[in-house]
Amino acid sequence: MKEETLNFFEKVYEIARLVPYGRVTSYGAIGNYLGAPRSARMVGYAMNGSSGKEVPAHRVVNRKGLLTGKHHFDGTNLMQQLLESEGIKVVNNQIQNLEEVYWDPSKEL
DNA sequence: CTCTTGACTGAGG
DNA sequence: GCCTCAGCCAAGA
Repeated sequence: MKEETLNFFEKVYEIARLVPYGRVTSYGAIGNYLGAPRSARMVGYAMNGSSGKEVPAHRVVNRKGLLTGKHHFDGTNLMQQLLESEGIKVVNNQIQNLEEVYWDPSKEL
């Protein structure tokens, strides 16, 4: 088993999969847990490959709880529907009760 | 190697 | 509260 499976991208996917049901996290939080607090953009960039994978990318939003990556989903409001399906309130592409559903890997793990 | 692009973030006006 | 600027890091051309 090579380290190829533990690339920055793979790590991002791993954390994303660890996000509990009905919870969300931010790119910065994942990056911070990976030791790259300034690589939040890389986290999002890595999620580009999450398409087709079992990675709940819809649970990953920016620090403001805004669904910035919704444009990368198939539908227009697919990401929002997925979050609402988990009990997360989303209005205007933004999570309302963000503080309640926010999940920080650095603290929970 | 250099330049561009990006699903980000924080600070300043 | 909204807009703009700069810093950040990795991958692709």
